[in-house]
This record gives sequence, C-alpha cells and structure tokens, in this order.
Amino acid sequence: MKTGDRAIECAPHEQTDETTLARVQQSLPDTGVLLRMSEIFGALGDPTRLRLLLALCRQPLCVHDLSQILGVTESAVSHQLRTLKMLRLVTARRAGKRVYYSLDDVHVYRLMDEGLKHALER
Amino acid sequence: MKTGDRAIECAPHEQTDETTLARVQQSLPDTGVLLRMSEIFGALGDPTRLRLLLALCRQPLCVHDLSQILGVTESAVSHQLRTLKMLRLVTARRAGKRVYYSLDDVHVYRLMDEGLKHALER
DNA sequence: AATAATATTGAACATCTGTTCAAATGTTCA
DNA sequence: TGAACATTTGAACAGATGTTCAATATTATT
Repeated sequence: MKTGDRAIECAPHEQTDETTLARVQQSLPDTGVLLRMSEIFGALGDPTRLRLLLALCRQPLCVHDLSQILGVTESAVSHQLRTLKMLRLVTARRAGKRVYYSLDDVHVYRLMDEGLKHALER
Repeated sequence: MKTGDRAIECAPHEQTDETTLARVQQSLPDTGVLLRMSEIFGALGDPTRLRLLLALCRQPLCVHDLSQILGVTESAVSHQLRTLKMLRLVTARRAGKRVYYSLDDVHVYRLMDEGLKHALER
C-alpha cells in the first residue's frame, strides 16, 4: 500500500492508486440501473416535459388542457406524454373523448421538489 | 354509465374550467428557474456525466483517473466536466499537473440518491 | 350515419448533443 | 530549456431530440 489510504474528504494522492480506482469503479451502479437513472433525469431535462410534470403535480389534466397551459401543440404534448408514459412517470386514464394524465409516482414529485430547491438556490 | 362516477381522487371535470387552468399555469415556476431546473436534470440525463458525478460522490478525482474509471477519452471527460462546472455541479482544484474535481453541492448527491431509488424500484 | 371534439401517430425537418481527433496550453522535473 | 505528463480547446462528425404538419383513431352527440 503505497499512497495514503486515509482519503476521507479530499486528500490529494501524489500518485494514482490502482485499487482505489477499481473500488470507485465498482461502486458505480450497473449498466441497467444507470441507464434507467439517466433516462429518468433526461425526461426531466426538457423544459416542456418538466412543465408537463409540474402541471400534473397539481391535478390530473387532459391533453387539450395541457396544450393550453403550456402553449404548445396538442400533438407535441401527446408526443411528450408518450415518452413520460413509457418511462412510467405518468399514467393515462380515458374519460370520454379526453384522456387524463396523472403523475405515476410520488418519487417523481420528490425528485422535482429537490431539483426546484436546487434551481432556486443560486 | 357515462363518465367518471367512481373517480376518487382525480375528479374529471365535465367541462374545462378556465380559472383552474389559469391557476395551474400560474403555479409553474418562472422561465428562469424552470430553465435552470431542466439544465440540472439534463446534466444528469447523460450516462457519462451521471457516472462522472457518481464517481465523484466517492472522492475527488482527476481527469486522468476519471478517464480510466469510465473508459472514455480524457478529452471527453474534460468536455463534460466543463459542462458540469458551468452548471455549478462540480468544482475544480489544481494540484500539480492534475486537476481534481469534486462535487460542488450536497444537493447533487441527494438528487442522485433519489434518482437511484427511483431507478431501482422497477 | 354524420359531424365535431379530442387524441394519437408517422414522417420530415432543423436543432442540439456527445464523442473524437488534432492541436494548444499548463505544469513538473531533469 | 527541453521532455514528459496532464488538461483543455476547437472543429467536425454522426446520432439523438423536439416540434410541426398532415393524416388517422376514438368517442360523444345529434
């Protein structure tokens, strides 16, 4: 063991420790989970989709309503909702001619809340 | 049996209420905050950047180390770190020839933790 | 059945994005 | 200073992404 292994906070190692790198590498989640994570974050990474989800935080809304609220085409809304549905972030329920969308998961709410705090800070 | 008589928590309105839509619309964060939010989420939405941040959760690491851990070019790492730095998600500190990067904010950690829980669920 | 309202789909398009390569910059040490 | 190592930068490229338009479903109403 050559370099200082007491890197608690951010002790700079003089020399790159192979085993340390390997340990960090192994600590990363496996490909499947990582991809799922990035997909979820990616979904929240678009202003339109983010606004869709934020609106749905309030109450279930249909495509037409969402189209009006966001000021984008119903087609665009539908396309994005499709993405969100595939990622299991929203659910759809038909009521007559309309299809009402809701948040699928409380976690999404928490995620957005955390992101909002972040964005408000600086 | 026409429309929702069994809607428990998400009562579908027969007819779109204008004031309700306006209320939802106003509840959305303003453009600046929303853009900042989507930028942050967008940064976490790429597998490479996500792995970078996850690695930095463990300890500060230099470009060369990160390049080895992730298995991508140092150039690619540097490019992405630049993005993350501009978004204030990481900080840089030079030590000799190397530049050590660290997470800039505890919130990033919390955000990733929440996302991980999410990804692990289904 | 015909019409209107809502929603979805697919193709096309421009734009954005992430990586690579080559070159330049910065740093240390002999 | 020169050589080696580490990082950054810019241009270029392929691939992904978001919106729009037009066409098609789906449902309710008359």
